[in-house]
Amino acid sequence: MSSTAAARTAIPTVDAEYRPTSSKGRSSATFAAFGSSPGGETQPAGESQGRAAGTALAGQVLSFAEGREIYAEGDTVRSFYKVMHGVVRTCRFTSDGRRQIDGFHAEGEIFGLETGGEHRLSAEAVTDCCVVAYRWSGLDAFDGGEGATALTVFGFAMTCLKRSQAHALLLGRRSAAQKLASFLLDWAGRGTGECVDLAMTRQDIADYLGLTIETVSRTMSQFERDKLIALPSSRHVVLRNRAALQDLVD
Amino acid sequence: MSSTAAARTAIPTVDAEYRPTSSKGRSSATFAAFGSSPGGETQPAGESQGRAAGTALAGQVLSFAEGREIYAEGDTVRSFYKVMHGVVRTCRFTSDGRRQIDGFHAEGEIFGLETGGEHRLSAEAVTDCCVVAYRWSGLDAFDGGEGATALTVFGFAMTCLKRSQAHALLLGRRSAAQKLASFLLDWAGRGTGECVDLAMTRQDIADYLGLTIETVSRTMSQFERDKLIALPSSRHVVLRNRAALQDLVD
DNA sequence: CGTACCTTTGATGAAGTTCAACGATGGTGG
DNA sequence: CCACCATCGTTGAACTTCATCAAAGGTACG
Repeated sequence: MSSTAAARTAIPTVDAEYRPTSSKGRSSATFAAFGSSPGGETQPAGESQGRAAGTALAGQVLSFAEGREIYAEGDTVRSFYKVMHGVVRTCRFTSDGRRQIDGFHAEGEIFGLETGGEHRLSAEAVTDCCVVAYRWSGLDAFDGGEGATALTVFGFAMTCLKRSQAHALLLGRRSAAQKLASFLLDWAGRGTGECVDLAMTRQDIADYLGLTIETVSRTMSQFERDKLIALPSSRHVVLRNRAALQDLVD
Repeated sequence: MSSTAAARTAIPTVDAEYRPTSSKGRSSATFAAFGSSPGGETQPAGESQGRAAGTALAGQVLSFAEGREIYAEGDTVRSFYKVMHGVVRTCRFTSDGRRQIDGFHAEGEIFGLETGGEHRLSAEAVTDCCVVAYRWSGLDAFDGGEGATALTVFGFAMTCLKRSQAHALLLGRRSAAQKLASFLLDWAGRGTGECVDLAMTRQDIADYLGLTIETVSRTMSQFERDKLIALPSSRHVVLRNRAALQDLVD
């Protein structure tokens, strides 16, 4: 982004192989505390994540200059990352050129934790920074019989995370029409065909999308006038022009 | 919420002990697919989560009538849940009485997956519904030596999820001043003392908070006029009245 | 048939965006 | 060293969108 930064470091630099204390003893202790009482983890995020250093996780240290891309939207997910120092942002770009930042990540924080093949966000260095990349392929974390349940629960967490991130991106600087279109398409996706049965009230929808009940109602009526949807009853929506709704969202 | 619903079922009903096929064979297969390529999970969320039924997870089936509370904000986290049928919402209430809905959860979806002792959200039945509660205390998922790394990575995911949910709640229907106050307090928390060194540009902040660069700048100036902060330089913020900023947020 | 809640619609106002211009800062090159 | 340039940040004025206030249909249920 800045020519200054480019002059300092052109390409991510591999600084070192990062393999901290791989003592099983400490790992077990960590495990026990976490596993027996998942509710017991009350320390701040930074410290919690800092515990990674106490496990068998090994990673590669990389440096990035300010403004450099760490990975791009659409890249294959090979690693997740921890910030050693500096600040990283994860973001997405909308078709109208706007940028939505999912989060800033400071020292000790994890980012890029995604499943599903491709990164749905890109990551960039806000300042010159140093990160550790932990490769998924090197992880034998979920091997062994007992790992199956852990894996399942981990999958749940990742799905919840994906949904939450999508929701946050939806709420940031999008019009009422975009929010509602996105909401309808989402629920159309859960059901079958073009009919959407809304289980919730307008108030629920409003509170979910960060709008008022009046705006939801007005926007819904506008969609109907524009022949994007039909409204046989207030809770029953028929998508008449899914493509147009999709265009609103992208 | 509706007296109708209350008449049908007053109190969550324990329907059954839910223990599906606990065949290790199928569990292992699930594990292998997931563990060897975390990026390989491309099926829709519903199906992915549906696989829970193939693991050793056991849970208790509960029924709730429309409008009933499944758990409240502040309750001790003892379980996480899967929707069998119906729709559930997870939400928070702000001090001014507004409600922010974190998400709707339909059949097959997981909710209430939290760590940290207390639920930060409450969960309510949008429709009459049926959920399975999986108790953390019964989980031996993270036992065994190999589980330590899994546990660590799981902890990362939960921390990311917590942050993402907080971000989504911040973006829904809050004023520019509230968003910015929350942002500054967050960064003040990461550093020490009352001085916040912002690593990012106004544009970055705007894209994170769902505002424009002009609004961020104007709000920052207003804070300075109101003696909430001092601005020795544009990237250097000194919190002069942390309590007042905190009041804005709550 | 009446009550309560949900939904829709209209009128008005405030908050934030957009467009535009100007000031500050830092790095570059003469 | 200073002038120049690019980027970042601030401020002002007009405009848009959405929230707020108010009131009137609809629907379900007792």
